[in-house]
Amino acid sequence: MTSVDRGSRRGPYAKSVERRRTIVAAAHGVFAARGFRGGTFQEIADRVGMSQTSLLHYFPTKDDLLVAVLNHRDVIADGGPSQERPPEFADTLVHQAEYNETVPGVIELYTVLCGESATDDHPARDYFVARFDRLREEYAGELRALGAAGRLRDGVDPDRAAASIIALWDGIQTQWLLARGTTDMAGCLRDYLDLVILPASAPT
Amino acid sequence: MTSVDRGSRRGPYAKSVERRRTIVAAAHGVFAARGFRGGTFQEIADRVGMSQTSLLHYFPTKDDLLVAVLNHRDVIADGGPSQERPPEFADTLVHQAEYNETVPGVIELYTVLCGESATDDHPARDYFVARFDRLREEYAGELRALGAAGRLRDGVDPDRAAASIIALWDGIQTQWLLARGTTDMAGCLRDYLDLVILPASAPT
DNA sequence: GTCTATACGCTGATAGAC
DNA sequence: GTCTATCAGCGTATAGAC
Repeated sequence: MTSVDRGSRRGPYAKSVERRRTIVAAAHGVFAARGFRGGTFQEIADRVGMSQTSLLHYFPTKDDLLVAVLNHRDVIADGGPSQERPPEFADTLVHQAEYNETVPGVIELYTVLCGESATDDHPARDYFVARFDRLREEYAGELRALGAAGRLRDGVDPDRAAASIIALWDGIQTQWLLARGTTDMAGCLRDYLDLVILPASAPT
Repeated sequence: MTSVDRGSRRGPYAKSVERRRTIVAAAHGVFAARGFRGGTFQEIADRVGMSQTSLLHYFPTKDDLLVAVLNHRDVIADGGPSQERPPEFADTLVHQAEYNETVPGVIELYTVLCGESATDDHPARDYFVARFDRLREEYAGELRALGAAGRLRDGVDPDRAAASIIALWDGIQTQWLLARGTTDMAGCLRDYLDLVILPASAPT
């Protein structure tokens, strides 16, 4: 973790770290294109330009590599375009969706692994279970806050709406992957949010 | 196709047909549990109780088997509980969603293969592309008809709403697979449809 | 139609030299 | 850290006997 480099020993740490980053990036692409089960060490090694066994030096098992890829994904995706807290919940989501469209590999990895994770004993299953739990809670909280401000449409249940936002988003990403020209991801998300959340200036 | 059996020759056709049905059912379960790439002839053969090579006699390639499984899925899923045309579009969808919940294996197969189909050169890709195209068109038509009857909420775009219905449905199925206890599939779908479609008795 | 046997390639992983 | 060499296992698919 700490790369203090006080004395003189402990040499080429930085290169190792950089190597790992390169490997993770290549693995991200391979898993997105083939899935986890379909992706191979060999193909990843080829992309990086090293041997398969050298790759195993950094990530002894395939599961280790998957964990690193998922963490990497969280950084470049959910981290996204370091927002300065645009106070509007809906705007944040739509901006995120628009940003995602500029990094298709992230969407591909997410969609492919998410579906695959529903299979028996999949190593990414816990990741997606935890992610959905966290997002549902987070979105439901935001919606409840909006509801307290009288900005939630009558009859909308915050918990079900939270799950629906995530579902709609994930589902529209899948359609986008299979028909990029004719699918408006951010538009669909925006439409739904406009149905659920009322504008700030109450016209009643 | 036609099993007329006029003379006396052409013997054990029925058994063959029955065999194929058994194989397809087993393959359905295996592909749902492992995905297409993860599923193997051996495991399918084990479930049926025959050798792997005998199975290859009926389905020479894995792709052949996948096609049969997808066709089978369409019969037991979209065919569903032979409806007598409940005239309401929304009711039809919600009933379908409720029925699906009673056949979890169908949802699992659909979700897993749908995600997997976004990978490179996946044999089910064309199937899902065509399916989404067909459903989007069908739902958009229904929504336009409702719009003509003044039953579409102001500002709702039929095409985007059609895509959103499919997306929401697919996405909520994924969440349901990963958290069956806490996900109300039909409820989320109904909530959305109630937002988009106005009740028949116009109160304005 | 069903089997045993097997070809053939690819997979994740190990051992050990440099 | 990186490599060559190699392992054991599994995958689809084929050949041929019964």
